[in-house]
Amino acid sequence: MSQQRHGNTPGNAGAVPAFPDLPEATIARLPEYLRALHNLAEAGSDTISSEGLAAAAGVNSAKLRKDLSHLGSYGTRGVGYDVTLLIDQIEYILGLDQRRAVALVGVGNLGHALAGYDGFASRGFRIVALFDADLEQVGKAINGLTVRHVGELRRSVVEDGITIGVISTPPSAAQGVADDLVAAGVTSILNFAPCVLSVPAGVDVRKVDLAIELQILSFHEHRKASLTALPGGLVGEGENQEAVGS
Amino acid sequence: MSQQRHGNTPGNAGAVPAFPDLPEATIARLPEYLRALHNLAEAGSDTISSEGLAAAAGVNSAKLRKDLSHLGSYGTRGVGYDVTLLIDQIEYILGLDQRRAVALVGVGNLGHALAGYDGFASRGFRIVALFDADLEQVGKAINGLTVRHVGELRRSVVEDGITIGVISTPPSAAQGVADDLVAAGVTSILNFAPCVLSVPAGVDVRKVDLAIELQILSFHEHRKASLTALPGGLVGEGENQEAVGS
DNA sequence: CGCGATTTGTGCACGCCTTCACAAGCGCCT
DNA sequence: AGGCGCTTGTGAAGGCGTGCACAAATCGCG
Repeated sequence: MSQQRHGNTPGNAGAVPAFPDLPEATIARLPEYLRALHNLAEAGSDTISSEGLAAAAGVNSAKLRKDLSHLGSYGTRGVGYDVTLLIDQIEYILGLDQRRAVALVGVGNLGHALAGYDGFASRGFRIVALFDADLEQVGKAINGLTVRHVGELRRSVVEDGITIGVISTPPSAAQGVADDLVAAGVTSILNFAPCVLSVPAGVDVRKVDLAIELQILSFHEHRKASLTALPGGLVGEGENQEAVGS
Repeated sequence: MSQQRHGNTPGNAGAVPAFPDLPEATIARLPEYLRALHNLAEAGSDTISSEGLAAAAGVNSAKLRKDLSHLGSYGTRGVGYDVTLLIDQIEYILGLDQRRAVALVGVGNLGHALAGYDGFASRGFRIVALFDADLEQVGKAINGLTVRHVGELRRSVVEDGITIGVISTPPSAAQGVADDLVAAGVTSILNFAPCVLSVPAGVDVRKVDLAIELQILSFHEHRKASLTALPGGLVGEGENQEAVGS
């Protein structure tokens, strides 16, 4: 975790926007709030109470208020939050107003689907380049983009202004790709390969392992099954839903 | 399957295995340990120290020891952990020795990829049925399975012994599918649709939102960018990688 | 203009998780 | 047999996150 004095830093308030250092848990929930807010805006809502937004995002209202209070005071007591103002604020904090350029490496089964996933474009991201090591794949067009050879990655990162790399290769190739991305200057990586990546300090890696999610569910399933067998076991204690995010 | 009293659990030790209630954080890491252990076993390692396993799984060694200590004492001081014994233990705890049957609903872009993802089969799961509401999709064969209409879901859950449902539909259809799954008796759901599902108590929902992961990375990217603009800003303090999991 | 209804923002306490540091235990070597 | 080095298992401390409960603030209405 980055070390960062933020407190008040007296004189540095220049052109640089004050950047509150939010708790990780809060950051992980902001996108959820954002999605709920977009839905509300589309439905014509002008303002929304913390209670209403919390319900739409599936969290506790006190938690939501505390999260939002970290960004500043964007609500009005007795009224609620201004939907569009809050959307702008969260999008600014998340850096989504820049429509970040994303490179995707590995257009196998999963990568192919990710390349065509429209949930990215609609939420501030543009996949601008596809790469693969397999010459069989190179040259193919996916969703309007031509797959390029992974050797061109370095040039593309600079030319296309790529700031985030997505790895959807087999695990054996993932570390090499990560090294290439880092060498090219990418400092944020989303890794779908089931393996641990080692990267230098200053590079952020988030990992999504689809099988792990199933395994966690399997554990709870196993536990529930063993509880039903217990004498007097109260079945179905209130589990509620867990969202990924560290 | 060696049974193992670990705490004290006085008299209730019947035929039902004592089920330690592990911390959620530990559960979320067990699959990671398991993957590392499989790699080690394949590489021919017989035993592994906590230090070594922790490195392979990308965690702190103290954390790993505490996690494993919750399952019981499966290590030998001065030596380390027996790889195959630990694999068996973790797989038992996670309920992976049952090769759970999984139903996948929604064979669009993402669902198609998930249906063909071999990472599931290799880690204890069998996708045994595919469903879609679109009649255009019904009847098509994907990876050896025929897509069926979502109306047959209920019967299939019973007949095929399905315990986990995966939702990869558009968000507008997700709640309906979740209701169907719950009505059919499924108590564990993995949701890829970007929306909040409401389910009765006793049903576990885990959510994976690919765009959210990118948004979190975007935040850190934004933050890093604003730090480089700071006077005397130490760029690149040690971030390290975060894994998903609640 | 004041009052009540409503909703935000937050101080506080509690519990979970992480991390350190070390005693206890095991195997090997002499 | 005894000692030494190595590794596990765990007590304790600290930090982070959550949720309650309430004071502060705003709007609308009489």
